[in-house]
Amino acid sequence: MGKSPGSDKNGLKKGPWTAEEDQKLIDYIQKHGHGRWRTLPKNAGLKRCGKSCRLRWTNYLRPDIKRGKFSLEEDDVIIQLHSVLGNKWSTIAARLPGRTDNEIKNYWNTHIKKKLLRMGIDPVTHTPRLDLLELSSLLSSSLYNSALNPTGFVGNIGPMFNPNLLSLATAFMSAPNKNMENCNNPGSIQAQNQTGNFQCQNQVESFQGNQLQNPVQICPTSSSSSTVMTQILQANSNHFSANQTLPNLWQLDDYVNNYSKGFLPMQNYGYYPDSNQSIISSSTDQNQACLTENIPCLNPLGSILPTPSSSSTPLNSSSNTYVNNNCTSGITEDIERDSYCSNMLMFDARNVKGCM
DNA sequence: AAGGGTAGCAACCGCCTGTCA
DNA sequence: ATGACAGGCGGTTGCTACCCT
Repeated sequence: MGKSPGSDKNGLKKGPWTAEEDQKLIDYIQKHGHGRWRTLPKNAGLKRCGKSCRLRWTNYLRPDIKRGKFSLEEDDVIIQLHSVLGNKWSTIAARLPGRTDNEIKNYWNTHIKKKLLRMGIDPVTHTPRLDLLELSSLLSSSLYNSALNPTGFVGNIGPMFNPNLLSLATAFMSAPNKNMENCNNPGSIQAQNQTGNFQCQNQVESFQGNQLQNPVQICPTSSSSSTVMTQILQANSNHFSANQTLPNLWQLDDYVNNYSKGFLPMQNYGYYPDSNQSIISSSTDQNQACLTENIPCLNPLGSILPTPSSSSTPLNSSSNTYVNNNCTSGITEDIERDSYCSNMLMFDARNVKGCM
């Protein structure tokens, strides 16, 4: 792994460490301590530069290194510390015993960054992505003005921020190729333009595409993202209008303020659990059962992040439990970690009339 | 089964900062 | 005050393993 094997101009070896080199380094440091790293390799009989020895020791050989997957709690700590400290990996590592800065940096780049992007959050600023906000705003205004929904959203609402739009937009804009995965994931929706059938795979009974004004191709194989988004929103607007229910849209200012204070209402991603405002709860009992049985936990960070008391969404409502119950129902950690995107699609699938 | 694509991560690179003479 | 050196840090590279077609 790592760099290709070889030697530099001084005859010092580069590339992956061998077990023999590791043992030499361990033996030397256990006997003498590392002392000056520059002189260590010579004293230890290693043809490595001191810097390489230091990195090998601190990132891999140190006895207190904690191996294995990061826990959800560690995820939370990393995200919160990163929101305050930025890319100060060593400072963040100091708060996570046994984890190295390099390990945290790699984990951030390969896991958490993607997770935040999928959630529509800029991993650098920890605020909603501006490009997606623009799209969300554009699409929202289009939705409000839709002839299909003349009364549902207009009025004194003002510019709103719907995290579901943002999430969905993220799914299409930030990682378009990934969406093919989502289409194949359990819980995702799969539209088939050719047949007109529109299915919510595994999660709910299938329903016919003719219940939509426009059959939708969720998987963006050929149509543009914005077209897909518009169609999804139109599908949603049909539902909202039919139920005369104002969706619990999320005020951007509240979001930014809460998030900047560490109050990220993660529980809102993908679901509106409040019975008075919920899209989900306006469905039939039968479909409630469907949701109860099939919705994976969407709140892997909620265990640490506090619930915003001032949120426009009453997160502590009793109807919230059907989501949380599933957090402990045998779903693997990996699925919890990585299910954001598919869950976001699930949300929209359920919003569509006939899927409920 | 094979080939291509991608994710994960160990290791390197180069810059920055602190220390000391 | 300043220059050299050591160590620290964040970003990047590239190999391996795994997944998908």
